Amino acid sequence: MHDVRLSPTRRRNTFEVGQMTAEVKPAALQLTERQEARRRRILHASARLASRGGFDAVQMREVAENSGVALGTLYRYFPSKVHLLVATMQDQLQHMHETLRKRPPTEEEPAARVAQTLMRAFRALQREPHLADAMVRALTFADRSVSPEVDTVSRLTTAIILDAMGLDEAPTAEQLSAVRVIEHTWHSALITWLSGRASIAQVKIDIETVCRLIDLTAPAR
Amino acid sequence: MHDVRLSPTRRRNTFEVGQMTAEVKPAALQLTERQEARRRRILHASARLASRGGFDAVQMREVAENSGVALGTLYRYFPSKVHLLVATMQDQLQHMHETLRKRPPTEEEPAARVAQTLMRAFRALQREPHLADAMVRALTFADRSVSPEVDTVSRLTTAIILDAMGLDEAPTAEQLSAVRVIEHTWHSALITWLSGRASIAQVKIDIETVCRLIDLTAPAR
DNA sequence: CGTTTATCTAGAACAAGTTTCACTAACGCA
DNA sequence: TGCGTTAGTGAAACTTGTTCTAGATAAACG
Repeated sequence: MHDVRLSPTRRRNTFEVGQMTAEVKPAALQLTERQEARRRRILHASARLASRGGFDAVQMREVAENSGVALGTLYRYFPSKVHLLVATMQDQLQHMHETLRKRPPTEEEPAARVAQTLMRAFRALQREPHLADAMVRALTFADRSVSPEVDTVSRLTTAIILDAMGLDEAPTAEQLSAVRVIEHTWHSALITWLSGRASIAQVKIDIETVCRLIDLTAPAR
Repeated sequence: MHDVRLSPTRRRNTFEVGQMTAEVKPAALQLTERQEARRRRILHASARLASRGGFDAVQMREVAENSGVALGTLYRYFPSKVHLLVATMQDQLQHMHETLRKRPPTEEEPAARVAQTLMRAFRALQREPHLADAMVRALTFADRSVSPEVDTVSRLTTAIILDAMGLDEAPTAEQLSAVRVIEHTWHSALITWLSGRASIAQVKIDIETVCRLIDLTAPAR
């Protein structure tokens, strides 16, 4: 009777305040094996379609069909197309994080290390521009109903950057702000590249420029 | 026989390369008085609806109706909802630029001046959060077909920032990159605020953080 | 096991962006 | 001024995201 969703949030942009959803979401509410498999099939289909033709090519009916699941079921797992694509991004980011972890940046200085890491990530995205397009567009188009998921993506990105910095101690508030700014720049630069308004060279320069903030916010020693 | 649009571009995301649209677009191909009036009515209706309920509330049929124009005509003026909203943003930005020009920042240092200006702009947007939502979402969601228009918005923003800096001479390449990064941060921070993932205080800090790049890239004197 | 309840499926229905068409009004110009 | 061309109108059609419903399956649980 309850119509509880597998995925935690609702849709539609409203500007209500607060709401403080204090439910103690168990991170990934227990799924049966078949359900986990379904979820993976869906994400896989989503990524595959996205790789082909970007955001527009990820059509919910197609995703459902390609992953052998009814449309209603797809919506039970991911309550909107944006949710689906953001989840896809989460998935991809996790991979990337692992990959990057295996080959940590070679540079010495934190700023250079971060720039190097981001450019590496950037080159990875270049290999699947359509997929990148779909994910990033979904990410920035996401409204409040997707906040928790977008936040997860943001935390993952932050983790990647902090990893790259290779700090000895916990980051200061200032450094965290610098990291946020780097993240902003990263997303936005990606978008300008994806929409053909900036060259790769320009993205590189912007990344390097923003990474200078890291030196600037390094605690005095 | 020709079905030339009033607004210069087509829709739909394709990933064709280059294309270098070298057409010498006459900036705003001559419109008759009635046409100019229609255009204004449309933009006005768009902004009004956006102020009410953000991106979702701007429905093409409604815009058409509210501006006393047939749906097909609306599409002749603005080939998609995103085009319409980006044009709306252009319009609003122009106002803002003029307003800001009238009261230039009071701070001394370029970095502080820019931060002050952006926070002023930010407070203006706060007064119409729904409108801001609609415009910014459209802007970042825009695909290649909207590039020229998005570019115009970007140039306007750049102009505002450069104005705020109050330079004596032309900006260096380094400074331009810093400005681009500031712009990235500005958009992205706006989005995180609009989707409720960052507080106003946080946006302020991030803006101030990124503005430090201005000092960093100031030419040695 | 049998029953109860939550999930899944198939497919129709709905909403809003976009396109199309047949027609009329306005414009530009010889 | 008359006429060919472009722009605008109204309404229907089409597309794709989203919702809903009824019935079939699978899970949970006594």
